[in-house]
Amino acid sequence: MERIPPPVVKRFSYYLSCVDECVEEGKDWISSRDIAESIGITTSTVRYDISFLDVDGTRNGYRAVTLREALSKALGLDKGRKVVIVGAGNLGRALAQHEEFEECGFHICGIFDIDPSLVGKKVGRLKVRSMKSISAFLRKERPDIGVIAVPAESAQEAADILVEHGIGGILNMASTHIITPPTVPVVHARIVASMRELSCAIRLQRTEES
Amino acid sequence: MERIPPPVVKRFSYYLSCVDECVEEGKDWISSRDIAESIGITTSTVRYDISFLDVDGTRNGYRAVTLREALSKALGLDKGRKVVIVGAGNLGRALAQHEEFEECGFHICGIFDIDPSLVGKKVGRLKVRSMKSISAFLRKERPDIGVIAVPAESAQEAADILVEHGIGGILNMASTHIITPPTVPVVHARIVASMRELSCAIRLQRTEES
DNA sequence: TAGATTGTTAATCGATTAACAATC
DNA sequence: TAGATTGTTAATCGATTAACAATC
Repeated sequence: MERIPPPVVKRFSYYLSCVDECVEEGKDWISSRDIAESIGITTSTVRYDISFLDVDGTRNGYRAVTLREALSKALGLDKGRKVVIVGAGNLGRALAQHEEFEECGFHICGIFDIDPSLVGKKVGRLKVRSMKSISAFLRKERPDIGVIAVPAESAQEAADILVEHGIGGILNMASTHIITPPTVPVVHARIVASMRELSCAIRLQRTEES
Repeated sequence: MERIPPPVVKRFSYYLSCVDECVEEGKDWISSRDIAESIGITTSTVRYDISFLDVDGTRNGYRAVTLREALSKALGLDKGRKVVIVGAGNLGRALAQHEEFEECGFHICGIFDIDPSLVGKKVGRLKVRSMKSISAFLRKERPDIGVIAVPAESAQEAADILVEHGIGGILNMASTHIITPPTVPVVHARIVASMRELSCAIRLQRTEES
């Protein structure tokens, strides 16, 4: 399959959510216009993006289930993904219980923490495990994705352990930058950065108003 | 102040984290190279970005405290930001207790939920308030940013209430797209989308390997 | 001074979009 | 058929970067 430009991959994810909704509503067909309007982009962009998929449109638009399947496959979601969470603090526990993950095919298979007082605690259907046991766990379970939800100062260390045991990719919820070999993709969630972006936009908005 | 391109604003946030660290370490000077290496971009980009600020570099680079102040001001963080959280589920409660927010100047002033069984519960130093009281609260406290941490199906409704009471901007943690007037900026956190991006990157990586 | 770093711009690169022929 | 929508490409737009003179 052809290399897909990063911005297209990002949008695929939004398209998938949009198409999912349409399928649930029982719509058989979905047009570039439907998608474009629901995410606020142009129909050109939608058609350009979909041209990366092996999908044929008709005068009615695209067949919803076909498009959903193609998007899902392009995103590597056709066989489900196993996820492990490192860090059982507030954020780690919240993510472990985030129902949307399961709904979207991300199966959380374990949550770990270094703090002995958290080990053994129930988090949803899981129990917090000790970091001492993570190596054996990773070797056995071979999760695809590791979510880092530890304090900034331990984030790189957590990433190193995951990489060492062949993790496929990392979602970094910590605010620090982490480094991995080029074969291990990382996505930085950057919640604080999002808040700062907002703050900047608000500032500009308010200086414009006055 | 000149309009700053969105990708530059994003990077400003990373620069600020990086410069913050340097200041804490007691470094007086920081060069475009220091910043570039720590986030993995080119020195050209860093210098181009900094040219949007009112900061002068020297042969030693930039004075760390000056740069920090300029970045902070550009991001509208110079006077702190009041934040309200809508939704006291797992994610909302985790965010309310996320210490990093306070450290970065985001002051959480209230958390709300519609579920009576959650109202009154302690979340860190706050108590969950009823959605019935949010209007009065917003009128009185006038927070800058609203964080939406409710289920997807209620996200738009929550946004509407915030907008109606003059919120400055919205961080949407729900997975659905929300619509606001052009004067109210929204940043979508899109955690599921991040996981899907990773999934796609992993798929490409693995097809390359084999 | 010599050396390091900035500030700036032209060139490059990549993403988005308008436009319209092709299609069903 | 007539009408709606796709698929495609050339044009546009915007972001990144290399290069180097200016600076301290």
